[in-house]
Amino acid sequence: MVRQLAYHEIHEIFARFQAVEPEPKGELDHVNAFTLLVAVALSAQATDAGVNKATRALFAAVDTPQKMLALGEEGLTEHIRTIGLYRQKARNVIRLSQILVDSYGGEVPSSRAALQSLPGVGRKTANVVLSMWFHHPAQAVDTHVFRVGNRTGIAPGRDVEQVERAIEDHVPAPFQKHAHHWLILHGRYICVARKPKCGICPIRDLCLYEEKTL
DNA sequence: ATCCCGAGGG
DNA sequence: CCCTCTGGAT
Repeated sequence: MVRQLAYHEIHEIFARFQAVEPEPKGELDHVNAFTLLVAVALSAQATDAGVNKATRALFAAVDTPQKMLALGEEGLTEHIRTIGLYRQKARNVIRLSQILVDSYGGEVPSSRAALQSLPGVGRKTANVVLSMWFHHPAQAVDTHVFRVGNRTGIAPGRDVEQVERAIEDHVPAPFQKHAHHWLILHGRYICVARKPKCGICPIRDLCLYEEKTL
């Protein structure tokens, strides 16, 4: 496993991320907590661009669990057919909407346990909603964060929870809030999975990737 | 560990 | 063609 970078190195890395993008936002379109939850649930193994294309028309008409139930599973399936895993996702979103109406007054719950009890909502999706909407200090570790954390030495770990903890323990407090989005953006546009663009990487001199592979 | 699944990129 | 994309449930 890659070694853990030192505190001052990680501080410098995030200072550079901040200089490039001072207020990083998620790139999943949404208009409220419910549509955020649905968009994140739909984004599993899919690109944000693909999800946004499908939810643009959907969220214009459907922005509450009640309206989602009125649309129905078949109607929802038509909207999201272009997204991977669409059958399971349609079924989960309809079941989830029913639970929100039945048990949470049509609102999105703000506790991790309640969120993760919803069908199709696991640790990662719950963390995104908790941090993005409810401003809780939760670190969502997805494929990008996991890859970048391990490659660079910012947050190495064998599994998601180890990487989560490494971020909590080693990313300086002032950068915690936006760490998730900075790591996502870095992973999406520079530290890409297949062929990382080290030639244009702003943190190349601090990263452990080439040291490890060469 | 495996399944679910389509779109886009290389 | 093959791989990857802000995973979750079994």
